Amino acid sequence: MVGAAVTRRDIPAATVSRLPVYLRALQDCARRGVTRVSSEELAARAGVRPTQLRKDLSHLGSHGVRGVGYDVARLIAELSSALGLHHAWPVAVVGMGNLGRALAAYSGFATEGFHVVALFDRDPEVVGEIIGGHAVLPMSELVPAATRLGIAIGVIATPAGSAQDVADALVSAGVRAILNFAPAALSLPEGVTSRSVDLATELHVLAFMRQPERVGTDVGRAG
Amino acid sequence: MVGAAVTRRDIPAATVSRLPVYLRALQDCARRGVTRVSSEELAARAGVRPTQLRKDLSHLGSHGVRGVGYDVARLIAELSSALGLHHAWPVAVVGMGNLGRALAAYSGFATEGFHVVALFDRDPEVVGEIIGGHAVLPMSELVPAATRLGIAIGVIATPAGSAQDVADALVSAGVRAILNFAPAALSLPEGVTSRSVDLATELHVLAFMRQPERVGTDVGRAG
DNA sequence: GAATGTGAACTCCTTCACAGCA
DNA sequence: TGCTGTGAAGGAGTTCACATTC
Repeated sequence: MVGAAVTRRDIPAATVSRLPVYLRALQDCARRGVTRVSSEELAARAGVRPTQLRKDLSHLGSHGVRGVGYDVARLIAELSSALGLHHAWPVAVVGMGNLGRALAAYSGFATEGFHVVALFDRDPEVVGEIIGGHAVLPMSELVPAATRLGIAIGVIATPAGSAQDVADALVSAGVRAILNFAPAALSLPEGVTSRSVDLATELHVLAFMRQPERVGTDVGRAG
Repeated sequence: MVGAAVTRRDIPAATVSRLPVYLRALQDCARRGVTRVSSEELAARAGVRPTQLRKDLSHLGSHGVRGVGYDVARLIAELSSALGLHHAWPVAVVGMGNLGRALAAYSGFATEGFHVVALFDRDPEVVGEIIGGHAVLPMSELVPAATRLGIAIGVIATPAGSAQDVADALVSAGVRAILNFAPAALSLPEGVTSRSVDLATELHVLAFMRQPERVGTDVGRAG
């Protein structure tokens, strides 16, 4: 039919990218024993404006109480459900360089609803090595292993030159979501989502902003 | 008082964040011996639309030739200049966990106009260790060393709990640009810029998009 | 009284359509 | 003819103002 790939339930992309931040702020509240929180306080913790937060949450439905605030536990459940964190998603990391190793060993993923279950590398010297509790597999195993394990998200931590090949392999293994750390644009088929994290780009942008700007009076807002 | 927060020369923030991508695509062309490139081809390499690219470049002035395309070498010079990459910016990395170590050893920075010149960690066991050619310094050295070295950009790779303290220390050492990998919102004084890279958030967003979308009756609208 | 939820205004970004120039 | 540069239109996201509910 007509429709195009639409993010679930018409939630704006910009909102989706902030929901995880809210969720973490809420989990922080819960850990500290706080059971109720106002949009003002939660927004401050998340680094956004209260109206932004309320508008974002309104896309999920009304879950606050006027004159009172939000129930922390309930909102956590609501956000987790919206983000699809009922269970831990299996993740594969490809490329065991400095960054790949760090990601493979990063414990934060586990606590956030993700599970690194497979590691891959091209270098025969690295294959077989145990990193973060998993043996590194050769690239030839990528498609069969990723398929067998039902990998939901593939993380590309290879040099730029190999990124597209790895992406293609992941796609043919049924992976429909890719997190790309290689400084290269990926071309992917319809239905496969990717996000890119580019360290050098981030530094470039900061370098730009740090320049002896000046033109008129300026008032900046850090974000 | 007219001015609103102005990044240099009125270049839109969205454009600035794409300039590094164009720059890299151009450097790739240069390396392959290509001397002239059309907006169509360059845009494809950068993963954007040709009109987007042309509009972005128009903010820097007209540097293309109608009917022909862009001179690769000249555009590289133009972009490098706009991004302030005349010299290598000194960078400090704070927090020598898995990620911090990977960043400290990441050779990509050097080739992109940045130089990691100082490393810090709280753990006495780690202090003194040599990583990527630099001895890790104790936190007590952060302010004096960062000041002395004229650090331009500080990278925070500590756990969330320490991020704000580190940010405050960096600021008091004169650092005005911060790249934050800790999952926490920083509150910074006027004039200090920060960007956050949050690995778990990226995965969350992907998990959301990967969900068996669709709930009620679909929708139209391309996305 | 206090704080949420939301239409409407506003600002920012992207895309279109085409003018301008080699 | 071919491809860039750009005003104008269109869309997306944010902020405002205030009605709404406890």
